Amino acid sequence: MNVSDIIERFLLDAFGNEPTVNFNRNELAAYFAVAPSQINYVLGTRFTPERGFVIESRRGGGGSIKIIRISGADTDDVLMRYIEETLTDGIEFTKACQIIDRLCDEDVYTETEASLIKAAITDKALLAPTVAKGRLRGSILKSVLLETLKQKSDDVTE
Amino acid sequence: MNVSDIIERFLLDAFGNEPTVNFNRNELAAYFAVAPSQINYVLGTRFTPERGFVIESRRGGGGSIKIIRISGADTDDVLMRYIEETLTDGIEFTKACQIIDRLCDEDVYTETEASLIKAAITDKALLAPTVAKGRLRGSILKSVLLETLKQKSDDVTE
DNA sequence: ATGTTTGACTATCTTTGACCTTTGACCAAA
DNA sequence: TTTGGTCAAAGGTCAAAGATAGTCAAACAT
Repeated sequence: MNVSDIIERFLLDAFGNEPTVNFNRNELAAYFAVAPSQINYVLGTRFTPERGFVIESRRGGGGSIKIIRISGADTDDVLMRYIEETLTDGIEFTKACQIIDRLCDEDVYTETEASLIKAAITDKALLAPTVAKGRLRGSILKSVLLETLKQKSDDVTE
Repeated sequence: MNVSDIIERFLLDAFGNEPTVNFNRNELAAYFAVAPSQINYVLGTRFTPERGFVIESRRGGGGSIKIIRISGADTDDVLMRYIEETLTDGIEFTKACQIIDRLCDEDVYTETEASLIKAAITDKALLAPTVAKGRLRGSILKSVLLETLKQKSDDVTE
């Protein structure tokens, strides 16, 4: 078994029943006697959105890394599928609106939230060459959907 | 947790129900055993106009620093002013967050809405050359704030 | 081939210290 | 009593050093 797997196991154990794990990159790297960047490797290959995790971090003095586990209920699967789709090639405004409206129907978003998200991804707001807008919109929508997943499991903690 | 955060907490607690806090820079620095200029760092990064604070100070013998919490201002005016600002040159993610947090404090946004807006304008979500990100972010934020203004007027009308 | 491990380089946030400006107290000369 | 000088006691600024985390490509292992 390689070190990355061991670190993964260690972090998974560290969750216990909590929805998040906090740690210091350098400390953890020193504990396992590996390069600090290996921690990033473990996070990047094992604690991905696809596997149900979101990462937050802070640099500078007193910095730290937080792993948030996003729960795996039904609506979450739906969200995950949407995220996969938007990941690929970008998305048209109309299509994006359909996704948002759908989530609104499912009570994932309020009407206000839906309007705000749409406002953030209109063609007008996206100062970019036309060719790039689709991909940019996809990226923004993905970020928003991931945030939503995070909240659904993390709102108690913060 | 780092010292700047601790000092921030301390000062926030010091408000109590008063709208202002008064203190002596050197005394406060000595209390936390930090360089006096670190007090300025905390003020400059945490007690900003974006977060609804104004700083006043007096130099010379018996000098002091006063933090004033601005509240109850006409929210539409605040919104409009921010829109003008973001119009001009674009905006850093950190500053944008301060604005959003402020509006959250003023109950213009719920915490959920605030998080969603932030997610839409993180550096990560903004697939664009670094130089262009600030202006793109400004444009998106403007679009979102305008949508908010629109909703507020709709509410009154209906 | 593919996945792992490392280290050099980068980005960001914090902390400190050296140097600068402003103010009030005190005092002497007019 | 007024005027202006001197000085020490604040606070302000800014850039360097320190403390973290992120990225990426090369070396390594399987």
